[in-house]
Amino acid sequence: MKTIKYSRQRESIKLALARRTDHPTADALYASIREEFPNISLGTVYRNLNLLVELGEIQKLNFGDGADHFDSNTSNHYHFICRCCHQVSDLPMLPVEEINSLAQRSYSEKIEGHTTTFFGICSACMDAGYSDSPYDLLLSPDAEEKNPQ
Amino acid sequence: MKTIKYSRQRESIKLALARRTDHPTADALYASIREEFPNISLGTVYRNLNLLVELGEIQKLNFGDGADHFDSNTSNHYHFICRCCHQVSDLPMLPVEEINSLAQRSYSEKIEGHTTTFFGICSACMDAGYSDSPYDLLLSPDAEEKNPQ
DNA sequence: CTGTTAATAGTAATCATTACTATAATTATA
DNA sequence: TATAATTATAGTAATGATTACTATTAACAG
Repeated sequence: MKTIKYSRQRESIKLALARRTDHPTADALYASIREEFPNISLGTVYRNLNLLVELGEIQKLNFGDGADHFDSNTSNHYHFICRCCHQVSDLPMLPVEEINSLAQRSYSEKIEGHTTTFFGICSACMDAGYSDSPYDLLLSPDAEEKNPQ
Repeated sequence: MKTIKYSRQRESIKLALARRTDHPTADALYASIREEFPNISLGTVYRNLNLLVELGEIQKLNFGDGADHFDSNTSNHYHFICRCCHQVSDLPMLPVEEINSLAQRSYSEKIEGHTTTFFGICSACMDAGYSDSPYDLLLSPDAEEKNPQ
């Protein structure tokens, strides 16, 4: 049987993710961890993130922007993503579980849950004037050009 | 100014997508279009799908399974994805727009909309006995092993 | 018709992610 | 504590989805 051995790298990855609230991609996390471990390999970051997901210590999220994001908060919660700068934040609202039974009323296959991502424009992008052509991100995810960060 | 010229390939892509209700990936669509155009290039399929998205004639969807999906129905609607076989279907329920204002009550950034994907298990997978370990797909999208199709 | 422009097929390149492998770190045990 | 067994790592190669590039072909305006 395979056992899991301690590694400083894995601890560092777990801590770095726990410190952040922006749900980084593996690559973004890699960049910040390199400050502590300049030699860490991107493969190590991926391997450990996937291991932590399997262990149920973190969760993987996808917002349709091409890369997986990771969240140290394993509870089921909603997210908000700015369609302009693609910044992700938690949305402090309890999941509306009733929508599952509502959907089940008009659908025969067994519904077990749902994921919802809210989109809009964050105040930074709003202030920067990036408020035109809504729905860029999730209906056609190619809005990288106008990114004020 | 650039104008858009007719192409038989683009028409074929548009028609092939309109005929399907399973929201195929570019590669899956490519496979079916090759029956009519054996020499069509995968790049042509991608280029035209993206063009049609820009023209607002189709929409691009992402369910976190690694590949983009395409839908000839450009209206805002919900989807159901089987966490076992990953088959996607439309969910015949009108979007619950009230959830936007509900979320806005507990969040300061401007919310413009939401995307919701329901997940569960389809009857085919249910019948095949693939009903254990729920939430595989969207919380840790690595459930490919047990795919009955 | 013919010149101009856009679209194509085919191929190479890119990006996110995973796989592979020799070496290093961890941990069990003598 | 030394050593053996096993897991983890760094570095690199490979994969899969997608985009970019380029010479040729097709569409269409004058």
